[in-house]
Amino acid sequence: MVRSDKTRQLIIEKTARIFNKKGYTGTYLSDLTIATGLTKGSIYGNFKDKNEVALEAFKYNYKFQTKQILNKIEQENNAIDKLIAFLNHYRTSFKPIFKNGGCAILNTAVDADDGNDLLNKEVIKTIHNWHQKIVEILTEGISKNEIKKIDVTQQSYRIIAMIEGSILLAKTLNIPEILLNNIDYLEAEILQLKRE
Amino acid sequence: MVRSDKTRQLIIEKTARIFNKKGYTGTYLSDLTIATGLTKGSIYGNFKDKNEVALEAFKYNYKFQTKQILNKIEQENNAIDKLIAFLNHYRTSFKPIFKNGGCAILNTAVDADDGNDLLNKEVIKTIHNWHQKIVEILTEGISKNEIKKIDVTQQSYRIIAMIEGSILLAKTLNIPEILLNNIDYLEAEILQLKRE
DNA sequence: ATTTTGATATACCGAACGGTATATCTCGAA
DNA sequence: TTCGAGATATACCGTTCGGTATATCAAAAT
Repeated sequence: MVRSDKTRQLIIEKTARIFNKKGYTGTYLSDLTIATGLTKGSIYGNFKDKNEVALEAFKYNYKFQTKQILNKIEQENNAIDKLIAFLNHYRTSFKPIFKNGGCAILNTAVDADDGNDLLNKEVIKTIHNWHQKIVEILTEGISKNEIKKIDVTQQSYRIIAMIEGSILLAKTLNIPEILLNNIDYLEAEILQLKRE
Repeated sequence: MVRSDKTRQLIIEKTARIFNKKGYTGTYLSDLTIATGLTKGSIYGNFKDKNEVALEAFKYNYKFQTKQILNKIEQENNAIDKLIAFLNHYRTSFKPIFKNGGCAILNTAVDADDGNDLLNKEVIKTIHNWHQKIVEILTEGISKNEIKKIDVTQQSYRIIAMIEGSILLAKTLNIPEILLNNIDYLEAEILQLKRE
């Protein structure tokens, strides 16, 4: 990794949490220089503008989560277990997620729905990918006769909506149990999809 | 209504949507003067600072929704119908809600979770009130033997989480059906609470 | 050891930020 | 109709914003 790439990566890693917590307009260049220990000159030597830093920071934030989730999912080999592995991720990882400012998708979706096109498109793409992944798992489960025939699109959106809404409530009210209880409920719902 | 109160009200009404869309730091005083047609002097004659305008704008936004919901609920006289009336509100009103920037509670919760204490406390209070209202309906329904005994706190949080998460997805992806389908699902869930 | 090249720091820019002291206006009371 | 008080507008403040041209520095190539 050449010097510039290392600096670029450092900037992304050190500022990702700030963008997630304070949003795009709420994060100032001064926040970036303080967090990185670099100067504006250096940051602008590695990025076109603030928007590009924000975009990469968002990608970093969700990839960090995605990697962990996909790892856990790949280790299972039937649809139900894959989905539960996915839920388990939130059971075990909600603390660091909350510490870093909450779910990046949730935060960025709300933050970027006015005018910030690049960021907004990236969020939409990310949600679609997430949804698609769950759809795949469910579809495969159906074709292998592991689970009942259901509307996989609706079911997938419902799972995501429940998780995001629960993260919002749990974090805002500082009651993690809201998230944990709702995940329990989702798990029960998923187990009921099992073909007898 | 004296002149000052009218101006104050005008400022709140004209800027509420902007704060909901762009957030606190994303909304500038210039936005406020343009939207109201007033000058900074006039705005600061009626409000202590930008934060006070944002706070009142948020109150206005959620009261606007709350009033309509409570009206519909009061017209029903059993728990199940009250809850369904509440769901129906979102079925019929999601379009204007989306047009105004989405759910004010969702937006402000995300926006104000860093440092903006006044706004954050108001959001928390509002969610608690909302939750409490659903708890009341469920509790009354149980005591009147209309519905089964359940954990009313958990059930209430789950309903709210599902609605908020669905609004987020439906608005971000521009797919209203996500909200409508998830409301259908919630309705079915509520009907299953009925005591046979 | 010297040069070259690419990365970082410095110093600056105009614009816009939130906020305020003061002047002007508007309108009801006298 | 005049006057006084309260509301709005004007003109300004210091600060910080995002961004950039240029200088300095570090490290690899010669």
